[in-house]
Amino acid sequence: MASKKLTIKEFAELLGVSTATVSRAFSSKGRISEKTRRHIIAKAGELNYCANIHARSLSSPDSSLIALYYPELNSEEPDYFVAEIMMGINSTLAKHGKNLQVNPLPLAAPEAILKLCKEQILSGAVAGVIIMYGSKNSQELYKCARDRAVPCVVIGRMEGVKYNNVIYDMRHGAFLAGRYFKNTGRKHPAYLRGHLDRNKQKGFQMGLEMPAAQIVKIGPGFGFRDGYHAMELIAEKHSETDCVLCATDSMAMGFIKAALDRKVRIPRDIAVISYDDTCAARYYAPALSSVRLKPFEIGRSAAMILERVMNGEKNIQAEIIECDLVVRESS
Amino acid sequence: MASKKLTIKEFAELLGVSTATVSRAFSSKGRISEKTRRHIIAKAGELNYCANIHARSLSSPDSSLIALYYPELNSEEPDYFVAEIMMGINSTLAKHGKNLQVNPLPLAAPEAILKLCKEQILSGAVAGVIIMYGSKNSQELYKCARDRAVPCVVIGRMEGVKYNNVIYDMRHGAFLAGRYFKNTGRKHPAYLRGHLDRNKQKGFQMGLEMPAAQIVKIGPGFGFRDGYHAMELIAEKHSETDCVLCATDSMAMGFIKAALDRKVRIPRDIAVISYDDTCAARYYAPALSSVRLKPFEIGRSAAMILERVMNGEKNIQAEIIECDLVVRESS
DNA sequence: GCCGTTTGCGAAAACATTTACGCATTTTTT
DNA sequence: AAAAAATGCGTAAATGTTTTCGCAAACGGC
Repeated sequence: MASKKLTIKEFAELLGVSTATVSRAFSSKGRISEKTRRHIIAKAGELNYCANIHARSLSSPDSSLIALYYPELNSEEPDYFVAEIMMGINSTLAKHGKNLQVNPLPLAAPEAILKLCKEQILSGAVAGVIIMYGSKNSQELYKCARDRAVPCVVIGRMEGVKYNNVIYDMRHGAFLAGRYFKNTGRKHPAYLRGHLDRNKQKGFQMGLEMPAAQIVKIGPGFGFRDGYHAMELIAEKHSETDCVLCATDSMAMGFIKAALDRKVRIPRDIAVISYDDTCAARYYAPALSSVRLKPFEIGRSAAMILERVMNGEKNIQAEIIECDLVVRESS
Repeated sequence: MASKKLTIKEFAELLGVSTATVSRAFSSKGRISEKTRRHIIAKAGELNYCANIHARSLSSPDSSLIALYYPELNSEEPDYFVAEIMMGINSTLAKHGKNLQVNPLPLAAPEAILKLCKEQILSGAVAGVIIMYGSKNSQELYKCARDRAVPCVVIGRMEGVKYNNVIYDMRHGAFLAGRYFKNTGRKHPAYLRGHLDRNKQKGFQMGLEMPAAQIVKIGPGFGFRDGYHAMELIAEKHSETDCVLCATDSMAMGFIKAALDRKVRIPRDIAVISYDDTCAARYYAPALSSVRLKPFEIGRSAAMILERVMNGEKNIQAEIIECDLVVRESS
């Protein structure tokens, strides 16, 4: 029984009231008797009336759509870190009746894609945005939102962003990893870097107390496959390597898999520490030692800050997610 | 320089043309000289003019927002299967300039949540929907979309849905797993079921050629943790078990992890086969034998079918994703 | 040059809501 | 019991586009 879509006018006429009354019945502002409200709501359920959202948001532009822009590091393998952040975001947004739109942003996104993203913001399609820092692109989007006063929170360190953001100290995490390797007597470190690696690398080096030149660096790349290949590279060209820091859990899994395939023992021959500590990390075999970034938390914090921004709060202090090192079986 | 938002009227006045002309410049229909079009586009870039999307979609309701509703099996651990499906969907939608909104649907979703989802569809907030079958709820949403003639495609087998869907033969996959276990001489099977298990269970049993009663069944639950606990249960109460079929890769990882923690050897003592074959499966150690469902493909197919439905095609034949068994190290 | 067609563009009518305003009616206050 | 305030609801304006219609002007074929 495909009932045709009713307009408010038709629906109001059917009930013998005015459109204003119908509108009031749903908006819960304006003066209306409890009795008529109930009657209208009931009839609406019965006749399947539902206000046209486009008209509604035209006349009172309070949308509930939140956009997430995240760097797409790899278009073939899913990014577990992002997946968990999304869950954190969504679980919070859902409580406030808001919806999440997800927008991958390739690292080297064509101009056209970036333009579409900007239009989303400029056209008022989204009521708020969450931007995961990933490249210049994300920075442009941030400016775009800022200029149009669209509520916006940033995940990760972005130049010039001081408020309404959640950050984590990648560098410190890397430092902890480096120090751990040093304290456990490792001498030949390798670093499977992602692409935004300055801070991590620096921290790693500081922890190791070793000149940068002595660290084997391999990259870029973030996925399982990249990790797998990296191991092959190391086996061929840097066989003295005895510990590695990986930019993501996925890389570490790929790396370890390749190592095991070659009968390299983990952690005896090579100790591995990764970043992210996604759920998969602790169920991997061997369980991954990982710099714990708490992605779910990050997502939740971001969503909560956004909520506050949308409620008019200004200059909300950065939420700092501290990241410690969880030592498991891989190191 | 937070430029204020221009309306089409203000913008048109600034340029000394009518609103109709401005509109035509962007819509690329209607008669307009190439010269003025270019001029207007240029000025728009300069002044940062962008049409208000709400007004636009009110007068010509062709939105580009697609909603995905998927069962949320676990609100703490991410679902890799869904994550990969999303990637498949998004990679296709992006090519058509469409955006994806993601809506987790808890298995036992409160009425309120379901109502919000329905409103999305009824109010015209989304131009199309993709529904992953998961529970009665998903079925209700399907009806809702159908009644309002909102383009809709279903992933998975849903009662009464014959067209515009993509399906995979879970049962056959389970059959293959069962047969494999039988052929490799396993005698004491266990089945870590998800929640929609009838078909899988039947197939498994057929493959094993064994009465249902002889199969140890544990469930429900889908995540790492569930898999881990299941192993503990088996160790305590069903120690004769020598092969298990898991409803998801995550479960299998949790299961294997628990097994290794107890010095149970995989696959020698217990052979494990899982479902999904997400990226993680082949990088796990031991690499997971898995019923290959090709989640990325599923997502892509669904998006492509939706695209066709939105272009007016009717009764598109179901896309069948065949699912074979990939044998790796865990069995 | 003249008539018929095409082209470019402006005026104004949709599109479906929300909400400010105003007018009865009811309730409260004094 | 009269005045004041509050309540319930309808009328109409406003929201910012797209698009139909119509009117000039330009163009083409003789």
